[in-house]
Amino acid sequence: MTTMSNRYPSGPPARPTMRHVAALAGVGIKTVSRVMNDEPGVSEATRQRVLQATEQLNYELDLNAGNLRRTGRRTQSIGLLLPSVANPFSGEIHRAIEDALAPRGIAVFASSLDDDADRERALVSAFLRRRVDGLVLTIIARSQAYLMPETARQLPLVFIDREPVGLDADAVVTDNAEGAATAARHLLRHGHRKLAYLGDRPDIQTARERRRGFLEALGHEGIATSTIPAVDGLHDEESARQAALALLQSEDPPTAIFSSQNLVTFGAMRALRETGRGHEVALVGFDDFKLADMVEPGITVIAQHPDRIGAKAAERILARIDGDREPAERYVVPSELIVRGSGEIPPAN
Amino acid sequence: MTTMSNRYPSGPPARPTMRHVAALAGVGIKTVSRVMNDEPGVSEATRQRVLQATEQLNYELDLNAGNLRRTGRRTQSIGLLLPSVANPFSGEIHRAIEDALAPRGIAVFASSLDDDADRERALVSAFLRRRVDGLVLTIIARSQAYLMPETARQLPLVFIDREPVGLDADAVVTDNAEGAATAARHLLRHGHRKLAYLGDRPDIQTARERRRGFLEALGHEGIATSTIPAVDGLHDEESARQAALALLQSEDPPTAIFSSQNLVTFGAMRALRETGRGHEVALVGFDDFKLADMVEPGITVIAQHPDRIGAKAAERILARIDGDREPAERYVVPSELIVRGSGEIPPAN
DNA sequence: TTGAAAGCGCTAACAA
DNA sequence: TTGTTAGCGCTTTCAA
Repeated sequence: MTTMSNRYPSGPPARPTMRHVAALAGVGIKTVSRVMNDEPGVSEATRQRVLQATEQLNYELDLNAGNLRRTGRRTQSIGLLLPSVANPFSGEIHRAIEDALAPRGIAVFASSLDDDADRERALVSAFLRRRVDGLVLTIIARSQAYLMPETARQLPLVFIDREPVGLDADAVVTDNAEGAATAARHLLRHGHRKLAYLGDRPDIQTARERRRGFLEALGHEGIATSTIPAVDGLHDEESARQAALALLQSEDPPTAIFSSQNLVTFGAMRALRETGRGHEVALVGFDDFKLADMVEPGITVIAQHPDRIGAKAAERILARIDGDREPAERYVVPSELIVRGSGEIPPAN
Repeated sequence: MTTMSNRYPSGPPARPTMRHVAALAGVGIKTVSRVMNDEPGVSEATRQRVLQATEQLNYELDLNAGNLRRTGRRTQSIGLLLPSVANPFSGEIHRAIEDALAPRGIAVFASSLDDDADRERALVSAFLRRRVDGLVLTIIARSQAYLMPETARQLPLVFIDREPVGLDADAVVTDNAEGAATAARHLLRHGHRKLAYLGDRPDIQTARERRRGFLEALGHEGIATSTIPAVDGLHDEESARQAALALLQSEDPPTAIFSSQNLVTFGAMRALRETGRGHEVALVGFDDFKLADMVEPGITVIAQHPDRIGAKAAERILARIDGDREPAERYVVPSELIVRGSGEIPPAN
C-alpha cells in the first residue's frame, strides 16, 4: 500500500552517485573519481565543471564503496575500546587520539569495555567486521591470543593502559607498580606504619600491579605486609566507601590509606568525612581528578597522564598503519606524585 | 624489490573472503551469505559445515561490502558529534547512546565539535562520506540549512543540547531558560538583590537561553536587570575565575553569583576561595558535577540529565532509522535544582 | 587528458 | 535447500 500523505509521492530523492555527477558534468566516471580524490591528470576546466556538479547535486564521496577496490583497502577508521566512554580518564585518551587521527581523515569508532571479557570479544569482532584500519584496545580478557590471526594479517594493534597476554603487540601503559610504590614511600616518609590498601578487581591488570607495587615498597622498607589490610574487588564508589568505613571503625584503624583508583578514592573520601577523620587519616589516591585541590584537605594523588597515553597510542597506530614493521614495544608513561595535603597528614599521636 | 627480512616472504596471509569460506565448506557463496546473515533456508548440516569453515579461516563478514548491494544500504553506524569527547557531560550522553544502539549492532563514530562552526561542517561531511545511518549532532554553526538535502533524503537526524536553525528536525534539549530562572528565583528567595551572571560564549544557544531565563526571572521579581553585572564569553575555568575575581573585588560586589556552565562554576569557586568569601557569597551553578557535595560549602546546582538526553536521542534516532516519518519534535529534559549549601547562603549583613 | 571495462566482497533476484 | 548471475559505487588497469 502506498502512503497517501507521503511528502515524496515518488519516494525521497535518491542519493547521487559518481555516475550522476559524471552525467551532469558531461565527463566519464573516472574523471569524477580523479577530482574527488585529488588525483593528477585533470585539466582545471574539467575539474571546475566536476566540482560544480558535485555541489549542485550535493554529492559526497562514498568511502566504503571506494575502499572495496582500492589497493590497501583502507576504511580510514579505527576501533577504540575504552573502559567506558563515560569515564573522564577514557575521555581524555579518546580526545588525544581523535586529535592525532582527525588530521589524517581517520574516524574513530568508540566503544565501552565495562571490564567484561565477553564484551571485549564482541566489540573487537564488530570492529573487524567494519574492516577498521587499526585497533586501539583496553582489555580485560585473560588472553588476547584470539587476535593472533589479525596480527598475522598485519592489522595495526595498540594496547592501552593494560598489556596483552599471549600476544606480542605495542602497548602504552602507566608505570602502575612504580606509581603505587611512590605512594607507599611517600606515606612512610611522613611517619606512617599502619597503612591500608583499597583496590579494584584483581582481574584488572593495573589493579594487580598497583597492589604489588604498593605492598612491595612497604616490604622493602621493613613493614610486614601481612599486617597490611588489603581490600580488593572495589569497583565503584559505594563499595569503596563501605570498605573504608569498616577499616576506620575497626579496632586498630590505619593511619593512612592508599586507594588504587579514582572511584575508590571518592569512596574513601566519603568515609573519612563521615567519620570526621579527614584531617587525621592520610590518603593518597591513584588517578588525578577534577577539584582534587578544592576539597578539604586537598587530595594527594599519583596522577596518570591520559592525554599522553592517548597521544602515544595514536602515534603508534599511525606508524603501524603507515607500514612500520618494527618489533612490538612497550611504552611507559610515568605517573606523577601531586602533593595536596591529604597525603602529608602525619600519623595521629 | 622484495624485503628479505620480511617475516612473511610471500606477504602476510590475505584476509579470507566469502569465496574462501564457500570453497572450504564446499558450498556456494550465497549459502555462506545465508549463514552469516542468519537467513532461513539452510539445512543444519550445511550450516555447521559453513560455520566450521569460518572458524577455521577466522572469517569475519565484511559489513561495508555487504551494505553496498543490500536494499536500504545500512552501514549499521551513526555519527555522533559532541562538544568534546573529553567532556564528562558529553561522555554520559555518549554512553547512553552507545547502550541503546549496541544491542542493535549499530556502532558509533564519535567526534568533538569544540564549538567551531568549520569543524561542524567538516565532521558532518566526514560522517556522510561514511554513509552513516543517522546523525546525532551538537551544533554551533549559525544555521543547519546545509543539511536540508540530507533531510530530503530522509537521513535520520537528531540534535542534542542545542536546536537547529533553518532546519526542521528532532531535538532533545534541557529546559535551559527555565532552569536558569529556577536558579534566579532560588537566590531571590534567600534574600539576594545584588546578583551577578557569569556566562559562556553568546554564540552558544544554551548560554543565550540561560542568560535570558536568569535575567527575565529577576525582572519578573522586580529587579532592575540593567543593574545586574552579566559577563559573557567565559569558555574556560581561568577566564571565569578572573571574571569572578573582578566582580568580588569591585566597589559593590554581588551577594550571589549564577554561573551558567560547570567550567565557569569551577572558576567562580576558585575566586570565592581566593577571596575567602566562599561562605559569604552565594553560588548556584548550571550543570552538576562530581564532588559538588564534597567541597565546602557544597555547591547548589541546576543539574542537567545527560543520560536522559542521550537515551532520548538514541530512542529518536532508532525510531527514524526504523522508518518513523512523524513531524519533527522537540523533547525537553527537565533540569533539577539540587540544594547543597552554596546557593542558600543569605546576603551578608 | 580522458574514459571503457573489469572487479573489490558482498546481497538481490531468480532459477534449479 | 542450494547456487548462479548481475550489480551496489567505486578504483584499477589499460587503451585511446
